[in-house]
Amino acid sequence: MKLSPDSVSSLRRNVSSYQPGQAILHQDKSSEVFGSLRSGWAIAYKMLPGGRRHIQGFMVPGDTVVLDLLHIGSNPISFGVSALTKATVCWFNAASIKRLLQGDGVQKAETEFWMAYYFGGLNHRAAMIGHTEAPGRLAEFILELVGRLRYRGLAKSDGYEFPPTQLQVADCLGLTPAYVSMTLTSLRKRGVLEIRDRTLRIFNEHELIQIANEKKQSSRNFGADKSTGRPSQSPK
Amino acid sequence: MKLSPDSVSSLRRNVSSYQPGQAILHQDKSSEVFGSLRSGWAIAYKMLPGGRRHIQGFMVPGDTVVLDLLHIGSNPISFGVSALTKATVCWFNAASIKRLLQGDGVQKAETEFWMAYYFGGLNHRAAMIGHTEAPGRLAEFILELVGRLRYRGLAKSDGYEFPPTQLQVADCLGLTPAYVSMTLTSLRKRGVLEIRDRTLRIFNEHELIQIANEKKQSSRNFGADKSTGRPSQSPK
DNA sequence: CGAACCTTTGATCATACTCAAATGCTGTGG
DNA sequence: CCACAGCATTTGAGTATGATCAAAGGTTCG
Repeated sequence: MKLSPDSVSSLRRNVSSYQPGQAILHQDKSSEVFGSLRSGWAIAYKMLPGGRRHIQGFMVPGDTVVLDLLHIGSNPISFGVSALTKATVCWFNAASIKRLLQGDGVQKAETEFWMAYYFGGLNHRAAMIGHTEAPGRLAEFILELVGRLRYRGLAKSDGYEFPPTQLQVADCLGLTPAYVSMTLTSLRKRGVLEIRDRTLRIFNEHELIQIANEKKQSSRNFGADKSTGRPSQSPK
Repeated sequence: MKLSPDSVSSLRRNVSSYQPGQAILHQDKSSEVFGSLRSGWAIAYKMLPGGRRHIQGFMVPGDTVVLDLLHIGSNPISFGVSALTKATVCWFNAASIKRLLQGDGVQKAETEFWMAYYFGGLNHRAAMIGHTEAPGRLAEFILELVGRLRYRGLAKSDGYEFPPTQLQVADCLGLTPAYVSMTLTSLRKRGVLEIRDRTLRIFNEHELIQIANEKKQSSRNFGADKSTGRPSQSPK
């Protein structure tokens, strides 16, 4: 979410730094503050009974840390957030942001867009995990991430920075690290993409999209195609 | 969501009826209205590229049809809603509900609770699909549904009404109908639960909870257990 | 320079899918 | 009321995707 300078200056805020692995927000606690990532990457994750970890998603500079917080009031959040790389977060007071959103400004439209994106993405992720096989999930994951990196202007000349480990990707997609490695190797051999030296390079985006849309053979068909509901354009 | 009578009377609203299978809201369109299910069941579903269908969840009488709508403004919704049984929906004007929520009334707390529940459930579903095996997903699904049915006061003397078909359950959990049948049969033989004559009966809830918490063997452990983040109590 | 972690690879195994056919249920028209 | 069509459920045999376990290289960092 971007905030225009004039409105931002009127908000109480402060910036904090985090080391890799450090907790930014704790699962099952409520929070009165609302933040956006200034620099670095973070992960939103959820601990499940039995010590399993599910990674909901990766946040890149510019992303909001907990969009949910704007609307769930004092209820505890269902996941935690921690720093993936060194990161800085700019914190705002949730109540004052909410007040700002009651008007009709740009902020309102922006927030509603990201809210819709966030919801849609959550839905989409759940759907893809259930309805596609490993290469499809991986392709889908990469495409969503890259879309966000592009929108944030974080494309490098030769690709994208990609700090997550394969273990983290595995925990995000519900796969084992070994299988993530195999799937990535296969994509590299097919000339689709490559992740090396913490850098992601896409060689054949068209094929990547094809792979993401491949259905599990198990899936029955229900009428005609529909779009994914994932907003692809930026908010105006 | 419940609305207290005094505030409700001041809202413009109308009630519509739907036949089984009829669309209530269309995927990828935006909506200005906000509804709650008066009677009958509905499903929220998402069409995926290739004609696959993902069912996000089942709505029971009392549930809000599109909680998202309150916060995503004029952006299109990422899923559709259609009637599972004969159903009636009470529609409100989204804008007027939002105005109501800017105060500090009971409605605000209720809505925030359900918002948190909705978010948490979405997260949880995505996590479970990736991190548990078929019996666990099924158990989790049943428990969440039954929790809602109980809260809505929809328990029957001998169990719960259960109109979904196994095909719909399969589309919700990312399984095939054949495998859902096998898993249900196995649960019935173990004396855990039974679905017969559109009625769900739970014989051993404790074991059902155990099954829901069984981790996939693949899952590595990360520190201690945490709760699921799924709110189990009703809003005060 | 060593320790800890991450990635890769290989052999084996099981969960869940495929395809197919049989059975049961429901509603509709003769 | 019965026959039938159309779904939904069940069962079985075979298969494959992705998991397990293990061990060997690579990185990174103190």
